[in-house]
Amino acid sequence: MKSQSEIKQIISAQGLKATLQRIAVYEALMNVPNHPTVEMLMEYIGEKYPSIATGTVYKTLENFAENNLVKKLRTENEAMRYDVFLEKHFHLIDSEKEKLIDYYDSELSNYLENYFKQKNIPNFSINDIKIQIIGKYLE
Amino acid sequence: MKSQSEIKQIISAQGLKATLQRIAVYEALMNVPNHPTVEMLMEYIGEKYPSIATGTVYKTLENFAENNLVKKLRTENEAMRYDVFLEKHFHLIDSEKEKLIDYYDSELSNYLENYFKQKNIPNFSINDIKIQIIGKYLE
DNA sequence: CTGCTTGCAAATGATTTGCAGGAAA
DNA sequence: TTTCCTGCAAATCATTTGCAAGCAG
Repeated sequence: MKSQSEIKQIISAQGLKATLQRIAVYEALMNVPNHPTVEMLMEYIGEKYPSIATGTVYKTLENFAENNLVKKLRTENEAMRYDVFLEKHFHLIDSEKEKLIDYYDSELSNYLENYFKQKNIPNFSINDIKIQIIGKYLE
Repeated sequence: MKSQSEIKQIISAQGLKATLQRIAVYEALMNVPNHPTVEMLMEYIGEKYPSIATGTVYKTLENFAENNLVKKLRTENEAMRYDVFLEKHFHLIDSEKEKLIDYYDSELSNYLENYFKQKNIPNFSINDIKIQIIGKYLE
């Protein structure tokens, strides 16, 4: 994980003020597993910093997303989730069990990268490819 | 497109009662372009059937989704969207311009199908693969 | 200092729910 | 007839907003 001062740097590097609240949100993002929702983050943050407001956490996360510190992701039925681990990966989703699991597959990542390097989609320039593999998580 | 009686059959085939409301929703799904939201569907439906309630449309769409008559999809910032065209395809998304464009690519579909036929993901059985290609729509 | 941030509480907007009455099969 | 479906209106829940006060740079 990252130290407090590393987090400060990460935030400052984006031209954002490294406030207590932002550091707390970043910490929570790293420590709450499984692509937390705002609710999950608030639970974690509330233990250490009970005075940080929910609205602030929403604003902070929007802010982080705009500055590429987190990725937002959402499934069909749930609230928005946030992912602070930016290494390329995909997601396995079981809606029934409400599971959302990271799926790292560099072979597939590389294939797709090459595929779209060659195959040009008219009138569209690609920033990112999100893959959600929908199915059943077997106990 | 499909006739009224074809729609009736499609709905009945899932064991659902072919009510006026459901037919109207299915019609709207076929005729409102670009993966409509409930709001867009209501606009279309309201012209012909002003008495159909919004709640009914929500329930109908949930119902259709459970019975594989539509797919639900949602992007980061928007309301739920519904897709009644079930042929395999992916989506190009430009969040800034709020564009969501169908992307048909059978080469990619086939590759992925074979890829996951061989590559077994432990503890997970795949039903569907959703790909969202995020980027900028030019022009 | 000064402008970016925060806390708070109210507002919004999409979606869900409960229930009494209605209509397909 | 009987079960499934609908309309309505209220409720819920995630998220956004406005604004006065606070704090990082």
